[in-house]
Amino acid sequence: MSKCGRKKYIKTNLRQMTMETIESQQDGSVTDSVAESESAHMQTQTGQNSIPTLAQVSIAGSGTGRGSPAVTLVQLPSGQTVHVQGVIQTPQPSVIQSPQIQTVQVATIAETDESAESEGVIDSHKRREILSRRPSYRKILNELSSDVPGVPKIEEEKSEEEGTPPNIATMAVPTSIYQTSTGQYTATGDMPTYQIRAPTTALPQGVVMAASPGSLHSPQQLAEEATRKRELRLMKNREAAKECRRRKKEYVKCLESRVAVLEVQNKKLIEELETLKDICSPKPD
DNA sequence: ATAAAACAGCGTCATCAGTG
DNA sequence: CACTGATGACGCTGTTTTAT
Repeated sequence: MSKCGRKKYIKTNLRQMTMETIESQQDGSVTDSVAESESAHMQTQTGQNSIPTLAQVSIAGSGTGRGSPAVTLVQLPSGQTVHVQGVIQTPQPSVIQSPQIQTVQVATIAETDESAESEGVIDSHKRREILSRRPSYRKILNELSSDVPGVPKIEEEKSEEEGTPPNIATMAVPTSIYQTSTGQYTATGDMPTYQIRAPTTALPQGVVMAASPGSLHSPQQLAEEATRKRELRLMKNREAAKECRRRKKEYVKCLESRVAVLEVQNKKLIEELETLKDICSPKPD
């Protein structure tokens, strides 16, 4: 596989990797490499879930609110009930709820797609179905933030871009837009610094938004207008892509921290179970 | 030291979904 | 329905890590 091809493979499977992380979380056995790298300092305990049932354990709703430790009722074999303050918490809305749904969708579509592959025909529409997007990261995290206090909320506007007008179209960019020879630009400081690629007519001296189609007469003017619109669209999309990637990174970080939290919870639960086992098991005399 | 692999980030295009 | 923002995919470049 070529370098680019490999990278494409990785990128294309980013969502799938996230799904695997999600499914692992639901199993309670988190072994995702991302989680390992993120919480390598933690002691991950897996493979200890095959513990024989010695007593009936039920979670008594303490009614103390979300996230507070519940009281675990342990029904001993003798019929005696023991109240144990446990670490079991009320189920929290998961970071991965929406993607979970998406997982089902993808899996289902992938199944149906096999027939299409057998026919050897995958049109672009089906491809889009397969690659159906998840809800936006902003939506996912904002929904979470309304439920879970610990989840950071994605700001509508970037904090570091405070002071810069969000609407690029109305931004006065008479001489601030430059492009490199490769069409790239560099951002320094709060305001991006662009470098001119070539002396094109793309963005004239300032983005003049007042040019109505009716005022354009010559084909050259129309072409200039089209070019100007294109450059404006590209510039907006550039910024949108940056913002989207930033949100995506934030989303992934959120998932990773969630994994870390769940690992800690899992470890505590395992320890608690061991403690309960000690309590319940008959002591040899 | 250096070539190759891996990774990160960017710009662009195509497409979807929400909105007026 | 046109417009616009969001996002996946792709190709590319630069940087870092790894193997020799």
